[in-house]
Amino acid sequence: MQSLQVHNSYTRQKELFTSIVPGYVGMYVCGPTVSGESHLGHARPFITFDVIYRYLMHLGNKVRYVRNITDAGHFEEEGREAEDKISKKATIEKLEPMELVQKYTNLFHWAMRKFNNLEPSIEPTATGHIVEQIEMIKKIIHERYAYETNGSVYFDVKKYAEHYPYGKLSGRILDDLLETSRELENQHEKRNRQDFALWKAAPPEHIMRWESPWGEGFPGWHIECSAMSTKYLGDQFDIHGGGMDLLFPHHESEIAQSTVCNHKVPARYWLHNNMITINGKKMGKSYNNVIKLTELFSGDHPLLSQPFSPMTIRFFILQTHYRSTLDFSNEALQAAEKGLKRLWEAYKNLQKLERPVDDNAAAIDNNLETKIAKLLHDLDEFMNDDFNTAKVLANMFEIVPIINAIRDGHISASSISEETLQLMKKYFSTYLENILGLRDENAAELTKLNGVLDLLVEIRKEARTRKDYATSDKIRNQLQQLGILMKDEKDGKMSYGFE
RNA sequence: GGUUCCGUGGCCGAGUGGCUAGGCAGAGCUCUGCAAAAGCUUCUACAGCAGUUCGAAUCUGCUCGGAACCUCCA
Repeated sequence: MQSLQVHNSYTRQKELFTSIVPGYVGMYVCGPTVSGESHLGHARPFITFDVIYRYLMHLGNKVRYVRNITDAGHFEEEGREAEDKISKKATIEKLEPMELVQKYTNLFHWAMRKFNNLEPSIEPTATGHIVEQIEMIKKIIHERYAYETNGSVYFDVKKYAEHYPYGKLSGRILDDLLETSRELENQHEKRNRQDFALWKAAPPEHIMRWESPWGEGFPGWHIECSAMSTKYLGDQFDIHGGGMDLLFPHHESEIAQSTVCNHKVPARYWLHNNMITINGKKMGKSYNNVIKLTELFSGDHPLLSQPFSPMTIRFFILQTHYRSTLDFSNEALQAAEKGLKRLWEAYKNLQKLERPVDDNAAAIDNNLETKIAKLLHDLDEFMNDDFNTAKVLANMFEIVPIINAIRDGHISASSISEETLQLMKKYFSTYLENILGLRDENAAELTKLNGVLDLLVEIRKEARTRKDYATSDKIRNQLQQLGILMKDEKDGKMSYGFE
């Protein structure tokens, strides 16, 4: 089996993935800012890196997955909106900052569970690591890469760039930044306009504030990720992930801070997911085109014709490679919903398939065997090729007709060997459930409902033996109105499914 | 303006030199009390122009169109 290759944003190429300590992987992913409700765009990195987390474990690694909660708000470096976002909204909503943060943290966790994302190993909060951030800032000052002005501390980018490759990750050139940085307020506090804040002095009206060697204030824009990744994953760790829009300045600044403190580039592999777009434009608050997760799940949005389940959205996201933009539309989600349903039903059918007991070796179709084996083994190759879930799903769909044909008797169950059948079952369950993280939705309620439906199936069968089609049709039609499809199978059995 | 990226069939999307991606939608057929599902078949594209090559969606150049980042942003 080929080894895992990942696209490293830091080098802009695919590289063989090897962890610093064999068998152990440290991964840091930029988490949510819990100052508001998550939207579809936010779902992408968390689903993407959940699959990466799952796959790394599937390969036998012990993974420490750290994903932060930004509950202190991010700030503009300085500027027109120089107040803490969270405290600002707290004032508007007349809520305690921590109450607001708690509310949106809970909502975020709720959405993550809906998506069947595994919990990170550690989910540190920014407010819980003020001490670590202050310590880190002190160290940067000690290294003489930061300076204090009026109770605020700034990182000296120009000096850093003289000794380190500033801009390597994001492809920025310092001189260009000098020319294109816009004029901001409080610019006079900084030696150079591209310097960024490590600590900001808090104005009197600022609610969130902490004591520091430089007076009362709050941490700057990027320091929390540097502090927390260092604390839980060490001076250098394996993977750092996040959305492409964080490349600059967030991750670039993170590299600068951590490098000064730890004398190492913090992460060896930088992985970035692309954006979700809507009509070709990035989905984002500033574009006023977001669809919140609660709106997606309820269907309560002008662009949506119906609710979409979390698994549909997960599947929709995984049908595209994580480094490509993904264009949202109601139609595309409907297509994803149907596709997932077809794939999942085939998976359920596969689990029920059995070969006849009389082991007729002569009946085995070698071409079919070879084809299935290749399609299955390629799944590993695709995942190893920078987590190409789109190709994984495509191959699984190629197997769907084979499964259904066997079930319907179009292909004899004897034409595949027991080994191949078991291989199919193993690959499907491993990939769909363990790696891609898909699952039956509402499994608990379904168990009870299934009992009720089994009863109706019995009654309908009896009616049909009496040729009482009025009753049999009534059952089927009424159920259909409730969104439950009852189907008559070839062998006289009945099955049902939910729309 | 600077940097980077993209433009694939009705829609969504893989694919980086030769071989059919896949999903959804559409059409036909089979199965069937009817319906649904399923199976089979079908439609089969690569923004435009020029070039490299035996051969290009894939490499090069130009043109047109779009996007991201440079400001909070997943």
